[in-house]
Amino acid sequence: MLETERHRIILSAVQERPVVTVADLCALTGVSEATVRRDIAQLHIAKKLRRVRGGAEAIAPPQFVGINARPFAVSQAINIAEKRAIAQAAVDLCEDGDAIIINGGTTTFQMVHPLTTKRLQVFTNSFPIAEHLLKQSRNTVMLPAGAIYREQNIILSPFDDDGSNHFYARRMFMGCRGLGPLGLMEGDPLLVQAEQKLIDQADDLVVLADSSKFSRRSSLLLCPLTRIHTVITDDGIEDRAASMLEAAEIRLIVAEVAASDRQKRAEE
Amino acid sequence: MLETERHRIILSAVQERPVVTVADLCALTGVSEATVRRDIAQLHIAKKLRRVRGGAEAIAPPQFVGINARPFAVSQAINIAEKRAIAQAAVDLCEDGDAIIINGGTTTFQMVHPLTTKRLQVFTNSFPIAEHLLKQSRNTVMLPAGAIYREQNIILSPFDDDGSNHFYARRMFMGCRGLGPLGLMEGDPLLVQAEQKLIDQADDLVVLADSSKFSRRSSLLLCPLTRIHTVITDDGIEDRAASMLEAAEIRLIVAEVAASDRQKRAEE
DNA sequence: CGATTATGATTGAAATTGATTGACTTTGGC
DNA sequence: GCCAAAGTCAATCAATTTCAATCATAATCG
Repeated sequence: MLETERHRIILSAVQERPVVTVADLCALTGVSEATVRRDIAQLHIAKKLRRVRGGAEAIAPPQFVGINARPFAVSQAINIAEKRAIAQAAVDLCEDGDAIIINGGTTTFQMVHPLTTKRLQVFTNSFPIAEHLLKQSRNTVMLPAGAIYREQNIILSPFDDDGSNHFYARRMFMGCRGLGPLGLMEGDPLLVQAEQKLIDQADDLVVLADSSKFSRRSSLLLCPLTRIHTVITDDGIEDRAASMLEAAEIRLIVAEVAASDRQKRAEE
Repeated sequence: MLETERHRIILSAVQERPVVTVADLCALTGVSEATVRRDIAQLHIAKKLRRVRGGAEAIAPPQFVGINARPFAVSQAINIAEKRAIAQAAVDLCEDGDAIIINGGTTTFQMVHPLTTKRLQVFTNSFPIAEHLLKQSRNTVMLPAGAIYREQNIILSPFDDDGSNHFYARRMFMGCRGLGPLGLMEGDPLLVQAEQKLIDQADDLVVLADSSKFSRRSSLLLCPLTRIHTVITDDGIEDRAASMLEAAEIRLIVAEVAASDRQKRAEE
């Protein structure tokens, strides 16, 4: 990992939320605390961020859309370490030049940090993801037409023909509300609409689902398991859930949660 | 392998991704590290890329969007008082509930401030306008499909059928590069494309043009004067320009520049 | 053919990184 | 308010990586 890459990731993380801890940045960059501290000190001198005890904060208050919005913020906080590890594993699947689709959601949003060091074509219906990638990375960003829904933070057109169907990608990344034998469940009808629009624009459907998602159910079935190509989850997944995916011939990727974060989680 | 050949490969690699390591470039070019380093040093001096420890990166770091972006920022500063007054007059034409289209540009961007207190349906191809309205107002925000162009800060689809044609509005607001007898002139081909897409989606075309625009010309003609319904300008407009608009039966609104700002302008 | 230039290898210098240590700060309980 | 515990930080050092300088060889040019 080059120094400039780390700096990009750190700045990206600092923009996302009011403060980031040194441990957060270690997990995000994969380097030691000492290096993160040195980087923060450098960026502080360069006035790219403000150094505070325990971590760093953005130099300017202007925040991204939705991160401060209530519904986004609360689910943002839970299982953050797992989501980060899963998102990292998702980005690891991509190579520079790839065209991908990222569906809106708090898990998929975590992909923006590792994405800052990539150069992809990203099609997303998530306004915060688009905004972040636009400001913090050199990726090409493409959007569907539609109205921006504030609560869900997604762009959704009321029309079937909204131009998004011109964009095809190798992979589509999406989160979900729950993942069971019936298939992929979603909680919000609006999200179902948005996801169904995109789901046929990609060859492989990659689902990002932390291990808690396997025990959650919902009333809205988005698609059957057979449509899913890959599931990325954390190492808290139970054997039963793994067997279910295996039976459906779904590729399973288990992301390792960073040790520092794991400890933190165990203590809580 | 010729030197110029290597340089081409190196530059291309740097453009493709945010950073490349020396090892990457060795593999790509098949030459030794020493040569790659020498090449990077050369290109660094020639300002074709930036040399960083471990490799090289593109010379222009991720361009930031919005009012801080360079190309945006410079034109943002000039005639700011006039632009504000014009934008205010433009927003005064709107009533809560109206559906309007706002084309991207620095003059039209000034509309976001008076718009914060309104409740309109705003369709815009400008990412900064959408972002601002989303964060600072309760207006409904709608976007066309397409890629986000960083320099122009607009969203533009490469396809004719991009879903934006589902949105119709009473008025479309746009800026311009120049306004002459031939019609409305624009400076950037990309802007022409974006504007031509929208121009037929509204009944009335309202052009925001500060008085300096009447003496500017450009090579790209966007539409004839007859298509324009209203022009909003500042009180620096000359009689000759006003007569031209009158002859074309265009409604002319002259926005009063606030006294305090006028003074500021005089001082400069 | 000689001279100039480009290339690759070698080597020592310099910078970066991660771990360790001890000092300092904050937090929570009493 | 005081103390202990945990957390945070700066300084240091060793290991690694990266860089620059040098030199020998190969290629190019006049």
